[in-house]
Amino acid sequence: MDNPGSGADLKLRHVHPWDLSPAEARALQMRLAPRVVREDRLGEIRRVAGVDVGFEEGGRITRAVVSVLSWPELAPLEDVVARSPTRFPYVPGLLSFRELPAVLEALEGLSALPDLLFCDGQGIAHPRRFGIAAHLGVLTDLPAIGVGKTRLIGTHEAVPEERGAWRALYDKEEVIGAVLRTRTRVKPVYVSVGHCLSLETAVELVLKAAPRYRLPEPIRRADRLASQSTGRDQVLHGGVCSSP
DNA sequence: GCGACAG
DNA sequence: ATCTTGTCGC
Repeated sequence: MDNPGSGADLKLRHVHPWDLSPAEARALQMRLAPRVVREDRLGEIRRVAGVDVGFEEGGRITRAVVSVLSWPELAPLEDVVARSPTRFPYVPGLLSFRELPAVLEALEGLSALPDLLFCDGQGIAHPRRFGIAAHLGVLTDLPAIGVGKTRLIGTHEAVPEERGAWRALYDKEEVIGAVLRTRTRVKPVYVSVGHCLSLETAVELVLKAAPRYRLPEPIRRADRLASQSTGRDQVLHGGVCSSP
């Protein structure tokens, strides 16, 4: 009947409505934020996934991509693309309500769920400690890490230029994330807890996932399939969905 | 009241 | 995110 013979049956802990007003969305974030687990509760990591979203038709269509890679080799294993009408506008602090519906669809298309998620965006480095990586982690109950290219909130000291150097990201006196240099002399990324891991572990995993470029390999691949496919030229092998 | 503001 | 070309640097 439903997903006959395949699919990564997501058992969403507590499904919730997506068509909300900004005020209702903020209230929901405050209610779910306490469910984020900020300590290490990871099992063996064998497959990791990068999650990213792009837009088509001037934003009317949301295109979510989940790319699964082996760990720690980082070899491509599976890609799933999901496209659906965009229902929520971009509102700083409410990004997950705009992008997660499509992301969940893509996740459901996987042959098997990954052991860890690398999300393009913040985890708890968010006004209400519930950025997109935290939201996705809580809904799927999968370990998740937020990796933002720019800052949403928080302050921090200057980060040394060497790869591996990082400084805590603060909101008042609270540490909400890390500003990490993944490449020497290259702009740092904003790492924060998404779910089921500590900040220290998140930093360690991001460094291992980004051995050569600024962003973790899983995110780079998902990003390429989500955006670069519409604007720039795309020269890959596989078909439309699921293929390395 | 005036800025800041993930993707 | 997206609209958009070439250009400077390692």
